[in-house]
Amino acid sequence: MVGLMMGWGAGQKVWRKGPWTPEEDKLLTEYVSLNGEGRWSSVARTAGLNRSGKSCRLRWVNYLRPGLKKGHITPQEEGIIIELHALWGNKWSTIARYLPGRTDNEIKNYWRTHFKKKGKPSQKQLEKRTKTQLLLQKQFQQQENTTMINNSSPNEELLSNESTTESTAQATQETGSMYPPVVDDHWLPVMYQDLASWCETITEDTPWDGLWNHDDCNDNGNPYDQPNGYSCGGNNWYNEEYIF
DNA sequence: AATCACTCCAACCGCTGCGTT
DNA sequence: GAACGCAGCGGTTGGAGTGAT
Repeated sequence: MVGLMMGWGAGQKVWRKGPWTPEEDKLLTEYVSLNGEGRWSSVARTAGLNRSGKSCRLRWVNYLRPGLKKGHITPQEEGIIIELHALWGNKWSTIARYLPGRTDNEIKNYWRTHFKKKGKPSQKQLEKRTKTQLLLQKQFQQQENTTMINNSSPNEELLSNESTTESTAQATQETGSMYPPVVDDHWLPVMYQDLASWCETITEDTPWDGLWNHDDCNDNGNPYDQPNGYSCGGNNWYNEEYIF
């Protein structure tokens, strides 16, 4: 599969396309370990790769980069994705910063597969969705009552943010139901209950390492050495402040 | 066993933003 | 300020794998 690729200083050169071979991966890895990330357009010239800089960058970022997590998205990660998507919409790279080891591409793929359902849902799906919507509405009403008593509404604060309102509306449109999206409903009501307060604590500029440290859990998700204020879930340390 | 539907994943494409000249 | 090139981002596509019918 070879085609004409323009851009990134490519000129009329015909770049190789399609799946990467182990040899190409090795060349790219060696190049980056020697020269560091960046200057992708020069990779083709200096690394002996017949690939566009764009392709090289993508391969490195999404597959070869050290520290990438392989395997399924954990429920915790899923929760984070939903929360952050409600905040920022399809800003996958921004969301990815809060999921160490996960790439924007991975998150984007996951979202599309699980939450952006196409076409009409089946009768079963509709029934399940209705049930969960009722549950969520109930929880929402309960929270409204509580916040009215406290005379301050985190939800109002949250919704007063223009981008949040927009992205939530967008997400609602995409999923075809109220937000957060209804998939497996066992944990969503709990999360939704805490959405406002949790979202208040983070911003787009909040560094992910403020949320958790991902290097201190073993393969079973058990702690090597639990830091103060952190709990272990899946393969991550979670700052207890942010656990739903 | 065959077919279909769905999920997962890698990769490409086009667009945008930013820095440099 | 305009033009250009590079880097990054988000949308989309297509193939492989898998489970259900």
